[in-house]
Amino acid sequence: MPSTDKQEMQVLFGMVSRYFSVLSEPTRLNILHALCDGERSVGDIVAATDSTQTNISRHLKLMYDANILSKRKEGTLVFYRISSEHTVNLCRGVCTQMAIEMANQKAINPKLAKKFTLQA
Amino acid sequence: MPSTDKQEMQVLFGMVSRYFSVLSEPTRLNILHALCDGERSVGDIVAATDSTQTNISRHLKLMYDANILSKRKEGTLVFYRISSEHTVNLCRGVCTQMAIEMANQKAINPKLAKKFTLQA
DNA sequence: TGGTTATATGAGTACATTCGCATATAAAGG
DNA sequence: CCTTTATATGCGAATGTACTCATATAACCA
Repeated sequence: MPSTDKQEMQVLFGMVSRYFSVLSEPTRLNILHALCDGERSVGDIVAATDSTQTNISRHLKLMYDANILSKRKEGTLVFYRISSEHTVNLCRGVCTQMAIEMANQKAINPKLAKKFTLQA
Repeated sequence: MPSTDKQEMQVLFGMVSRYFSVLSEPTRLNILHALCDGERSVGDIVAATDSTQTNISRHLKLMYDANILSKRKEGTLVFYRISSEHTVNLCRGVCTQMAIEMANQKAINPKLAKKFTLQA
């Protein structure tokens, strides 16, 4: 592999690691979970998660800046949505796999693993 | 969803976020890249990455503790490998997708995006 | 046993991240 | 205009993470 490719690989890994880091926080996974049926206002997301408005607002901005969420303003409300189905599928896949492993280790109820999907 | 499931969801999200956090570091993505053709000794991994032995050793331990890597001792050498193909496929998928997006934004050479795979 | 090579770890530093409180902006209605 | 409701942000505290230097362990060989 030419050295320019090696440099670009490092740029790529930097972007991929940044993407993963957005997904590496429980509150943000809760937000994705709240959004994977479709767009929701900030207030709705706050209600769906067990967190404060300040905190959710910060996480939403972080996810928006990382292009993982998009938003739309309507009057005083702001509706956020997941930008790409890739993200939904990715999280769903990892959660499903992890739920299976947890069930194998009896860490969680096997029924949850069986029926688990990100939007469930 | 019953409240026990909600609690278990939080446990699950905790584990998933921990998994993603392992993947959210460029040096660790380099390690995965070095390992996705098969097992390698610590020294080989150090040589394949641009990092120090101390640093790589720490990252290997972190990934091993998270069950993402497995290891095997042979004399004075320690060989690490990626525990599950799921991890390889996951990283490959995200890297491929990200490379496509980078190419669209002309951030990298389009040829790299086209031919990119994690082990390339 | 003593030296050499491979890998791991303790301690300290620098930097990043999360969160809460208070407050700022911004749109809507009286 | 002033108030109310929805959302965003500045700042400080607490915690977590990555890195380096020095040193420890452990296997091998002379």
